[in-house]
Amino acid sequence: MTVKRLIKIMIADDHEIIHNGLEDILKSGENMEIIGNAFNGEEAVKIALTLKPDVIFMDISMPVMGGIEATRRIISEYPEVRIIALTQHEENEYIKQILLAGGMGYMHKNSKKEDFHMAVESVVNNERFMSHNLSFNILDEMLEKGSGDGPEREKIHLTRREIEIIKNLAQEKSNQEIADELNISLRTVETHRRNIMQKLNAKSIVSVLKYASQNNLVDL
Amino acid sequence: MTVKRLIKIMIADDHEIIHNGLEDILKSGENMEIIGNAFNGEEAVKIALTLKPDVIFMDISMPVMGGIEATRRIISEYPEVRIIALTQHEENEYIKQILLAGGMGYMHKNSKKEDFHMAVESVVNNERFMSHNLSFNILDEMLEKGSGDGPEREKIHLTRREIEIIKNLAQEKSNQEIADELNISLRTVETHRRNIMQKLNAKSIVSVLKYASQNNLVDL
DNA sequence: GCATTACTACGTAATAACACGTAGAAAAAA
DNA sequence: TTTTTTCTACGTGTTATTACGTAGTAATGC
Repeated sequence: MTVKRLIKIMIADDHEIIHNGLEDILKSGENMEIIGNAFNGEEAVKIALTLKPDVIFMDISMPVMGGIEATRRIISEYPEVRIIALTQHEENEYIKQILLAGGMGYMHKNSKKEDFHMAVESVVNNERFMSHNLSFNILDEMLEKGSGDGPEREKIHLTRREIEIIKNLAQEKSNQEIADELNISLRTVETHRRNIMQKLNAKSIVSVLKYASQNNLVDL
Repeated sequence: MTVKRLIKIMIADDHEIIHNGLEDILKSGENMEIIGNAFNGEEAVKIALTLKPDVIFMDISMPVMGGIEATRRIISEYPEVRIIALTQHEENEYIKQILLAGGMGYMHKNSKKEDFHMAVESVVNNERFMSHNLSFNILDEMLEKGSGDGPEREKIHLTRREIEIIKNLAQEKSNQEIADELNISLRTVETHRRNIMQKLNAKSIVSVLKYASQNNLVDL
């Protein structure tokens, strides 16, 4: 029973430094080995389906294809894999999405070595793993609303254009400046802005910015 | 002349994974050694002034005290140090600020190994180092305004009341609500707000919020 | 004591943002 | 093809913010 099988791990993140760091952390666990590294979502899908790792650490925001989409695709073809999302902040919305996409857990990048080890052990034992207590909130929320894993989820959805508007807002631009930038009318920008505020239930521009920074739309 | 002195490096970042990764990357450069690790700005100041590293990699957003403020404090007591900002994205505004605070350069966290080595070599040779071409814009902008590298840096000072106003602003309160909260006139709040905007050279509330979150006045 | 800074507050005016309704054209999904 | 979503845009009106000038009082520093 003590004949431990090596756990094959793959890392998907667009930061080399994360690969280095995580490899360092994981190889101190004796029964783990890194068998693959991907630097964007597309690569992640390809490598994952080829090398069939046991566990994947998956960054959420990557170029070409994001971690959520990559998770979806990998899970659909290779559902036995255990995917753990790697997050920078408490990107509540994203975490939910990656769990819905089939992820088994979520890890803060600022977690300690022991946490990473524990996370790997957990997911290979078919348990979900979430950094810190935030997990409860999320899971509770998910259980409350939809019935577990249902399809209906009244989550905030911003359109591409709306996100673009927010990004411009975060650059201290006025509505007029944004209109000029995007070559649309001032009134259109106002409309978008109004819709955004409504969707986010925002009292002022402030909560729009909060939302944006929490969801990594902008860097404050 | 080839008797290379070891370059003493310190890392300040709230992510353990970054410490691991960066250590890994840097120790592959033979003349570099990591002599200290800090996980927030306050710690960074303390450790830097104690261990006197040659180079510090400094994350911008850290708990307790941000990297910009930490840079300011370290430089003021130990100006010989070379501080390189570590950034996640292209946080233009922040980069400017950390350069103004006395930083010698700025590095993307997703830079390659060679870039990190080059960055260290550059700054110890008293050259500035910036990831990719973005550098030009920033430097040009800075040169236009201030005169290069002087020691006197008119740093922004906000009064207690002004900070209080900002904290309230960040809670999505209107001027009127803030006035009620603090039991002062609406006009007074307006005046404070105007002064804040002037001091921060802010075009809109957005950069006030940026400043506030950078300096850990508020949590966005 | 004197100078400086911080906090308070008003007046007047211009401008930007927000509220609410409406609606056509284009694109995407069913 | 039909339906739905997204993006576009106008009208009208209200409210909040910003701009600029001014200024008294209290606290702090020298």
